[in-house]
Amino acid sequence: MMATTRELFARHNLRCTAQRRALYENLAESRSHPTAEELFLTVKPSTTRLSLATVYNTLEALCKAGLARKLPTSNGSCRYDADTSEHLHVCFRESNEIQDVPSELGSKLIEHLPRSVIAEIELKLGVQVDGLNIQLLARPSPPRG
Amino acid sequence: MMATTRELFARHNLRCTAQRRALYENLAESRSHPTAEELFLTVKPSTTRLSLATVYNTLEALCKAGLARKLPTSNGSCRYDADTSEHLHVCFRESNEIQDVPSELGSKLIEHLPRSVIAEIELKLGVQVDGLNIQLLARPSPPRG
DNA sequence: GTACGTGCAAAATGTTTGCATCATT
DNA sequence: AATGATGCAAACATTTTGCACGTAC
Repeated sequence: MMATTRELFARHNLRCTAQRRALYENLAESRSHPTAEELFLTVKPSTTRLSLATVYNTLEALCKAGLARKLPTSNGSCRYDADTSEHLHVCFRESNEIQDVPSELGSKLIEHLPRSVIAEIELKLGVQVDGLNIQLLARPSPPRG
Repeated sequence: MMATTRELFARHNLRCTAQRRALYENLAESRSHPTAEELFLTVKPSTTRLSLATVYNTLEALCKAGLARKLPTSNGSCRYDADTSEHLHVCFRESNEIQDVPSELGSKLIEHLPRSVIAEIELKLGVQVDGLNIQLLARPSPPRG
């Protein structure tokens, strides 16, 4: 069953404001991993009051609550993803846009990662690994002749 | 045999200036994947003339030539690595610092990635994958009792 | 009613740019 | 000599902050 955004927020101790709801729902439906500004521009027209600062505040709150992930890019601005499951991303080198690798493809790769090696890394480096960020750096394929 | 920086630059059509040499050699010896500013502060004292703009210009030139990699982080600033071989990174969530996973550990993981899956992703998504960025998101281990 | 979220504007941070000068090839 | 690199300062882009007001609980 699909929970309402209100319920989802309540479960994570997030106040349900009109702005947060609009931002989260738009992010969750988006396929494009928008930047804060892109999300702002998309959501703003249909929301009574919305400022860019609120977008940043909300995205940080969502990430802290585990309802979103922040994806670093090479050009300064970060992108956001409401899908917090482990999955691969394709990053386009010129545009710094990010695309999901469909899970039926990506999971073949993720499932091959030996957990024992990660445990070994944790031990040897003295760290606790609690997330994974796998990006395939790519360019669009040239048209075929 | 180890090539001199001058020879290395010549091979990549990079002019060998005092600033570039100092920056590259410091980056290559560094273990910390410094930001542009960190590198600037490290190299500046021992270099006659050096500006932050030159650091950015040089790092971009090195990346374009394939002698360095730019590593995105979640806090806006990027970090740089003169080791362009495929290897894993550990990213610390609080500090956004980046550490190498020693290759004898990381290669166990990288070698497990099935190249056929990447080829499949390229085909299905219409992209050319020409690099990989694998980050283990981590926190320092708490001291053990 | 209280604690927290919001908008606005300003500030902080990180990176890029334009241009005159200088160094490498 | 010519091409390209440098320094400086200003511009730019992204994100964060402070504070008065507003809203959810």
